[in-house]
Amino acid sequence: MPANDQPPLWLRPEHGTRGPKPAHSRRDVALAAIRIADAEGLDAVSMRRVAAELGAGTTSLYRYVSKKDEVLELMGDEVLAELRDAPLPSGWRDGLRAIARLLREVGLRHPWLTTVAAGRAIHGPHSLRWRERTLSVFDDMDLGTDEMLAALGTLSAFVLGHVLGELADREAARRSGLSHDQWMEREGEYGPMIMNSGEYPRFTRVMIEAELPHAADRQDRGFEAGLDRVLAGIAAHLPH
Amino acid sequence: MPANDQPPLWLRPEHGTRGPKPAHSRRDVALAAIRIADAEGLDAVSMRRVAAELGAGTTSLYRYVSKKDEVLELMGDEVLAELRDAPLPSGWRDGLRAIARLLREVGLRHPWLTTVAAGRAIHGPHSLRWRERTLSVFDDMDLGTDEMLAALGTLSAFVLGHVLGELADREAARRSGLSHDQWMEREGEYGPMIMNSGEYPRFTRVMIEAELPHAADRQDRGFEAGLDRVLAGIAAHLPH
DNA sequence: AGCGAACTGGGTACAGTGTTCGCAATAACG
DNA sequence: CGTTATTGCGAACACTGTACCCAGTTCGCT
Repeated sequence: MPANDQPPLWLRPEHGTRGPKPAHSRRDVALAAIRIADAEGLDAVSMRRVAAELGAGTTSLYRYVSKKDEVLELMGDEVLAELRDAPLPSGWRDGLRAIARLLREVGLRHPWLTTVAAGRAIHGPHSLRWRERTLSVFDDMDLGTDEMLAALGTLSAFVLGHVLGELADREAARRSGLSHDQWMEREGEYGPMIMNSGEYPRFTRVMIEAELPHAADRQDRGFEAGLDRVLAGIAAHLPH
Repeated sequence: MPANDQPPLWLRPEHGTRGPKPAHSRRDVALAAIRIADAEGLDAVSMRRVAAELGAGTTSLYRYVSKKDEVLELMGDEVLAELRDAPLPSGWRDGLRAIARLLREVGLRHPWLTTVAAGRAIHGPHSLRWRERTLSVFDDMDLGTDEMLAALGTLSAFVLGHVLGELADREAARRSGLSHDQWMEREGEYGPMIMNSGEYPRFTRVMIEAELPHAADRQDRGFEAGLDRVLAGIAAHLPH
């Protein structure tokens, strides 16, 4: 159990007042890393790579950040800046619906975000501002704080889980280096095995009858269907 | 875009008929990897480490598996064997509730599982059997397949997301090498900053008033609260 | 004005990673 | 009894995160 003698990232001043001015900023680091992750996936984000993208020496990065983990934290916070000006409709129901859709969009735009956000609680300024904004949808409701948390917690768990499911396809294909079509073909090879084995009658019926899995917009429709259910469930538990 | 000339894992016969019998099985590999991941986290699962745990030479593993990714796939499937004999109550509502709780338990017992399951669709025998069983909760209902998928999809998205949230604490502490208490203390340092800045009034109110976040069983209660809402939402969309 | 402390940039080095290649030993098939 | 498929495994390669060091820069204080 080593003694971590560094103060947490967001409480550390970005740089001292004494020496030479740093050539870059935390934000620069975050943006460089995000550029790489968006284009080539989270695995491509290495200290050497980020430093190169930044035009700096590899170990100079450790002037801005104490571990690679903190680079990911910077990324996770910075990306929420995209939601800074997104308008939230008034009324809890429309507000929550908008929040869910916005979160999903960000998650799909930056496929590495769910992975990064899943493992850590981010306390950067953009994250805090976003959380403040999500709470504002209950402003005119005189609700207990625990009920707000339950509603928001349920909603974001659903969104996070759904986005992760959506990305499974896409990212699995990318990781394996195959095109999406090639990958779909590989996956399809399992079909006959499942149906011919005779051990999975219900699953087989679903594979034959179900319509949604074959639709091009299946993910959108699946998300909206789930969102409707979650919102209905939240409504059912709200004191009215 | 390299040509992946191997057939997919579960369609490949476990071993040929010609040469010497293999010293281990796929299952052995999975169990060894699971042992390591449970004890030291997913990062500790390296090919060398798994081979050592198995008492085999490092590169011998590639006789059982074509990439490390397939080791993770074996792990993800094997762990579902734990649910093989878990009883599911009849009736869709109790059935789904039991499914959610079982999935959560497995996810918390094996903290690496969500990470593994998030990035890939697993088609191993245990996964298929489990999916077949989840579908069986609708057996006496005469429901359309698309509605079953919507219900199950919403439910598992919620469970996956919630478990990931639960693990964020625990795993972040473990990754940083701190004890949970030490880590909580570090996280707590952010509190004053948030409250004193004055920029997050709603968030501050929640930190002061909310009761649930301080409770020892907050995760259990949060999960059950979310589960109630999701089930209520599913009920609201079921043709009755 | 001058000096020391604080600070930044970055090279070197180390232990560890996934995976390819080649080769010797083994067991079933024709 | 070959022939051939199959297994175990060591060596090697191109990567990774990061601890340690030192030179150069700039501020604050006397």
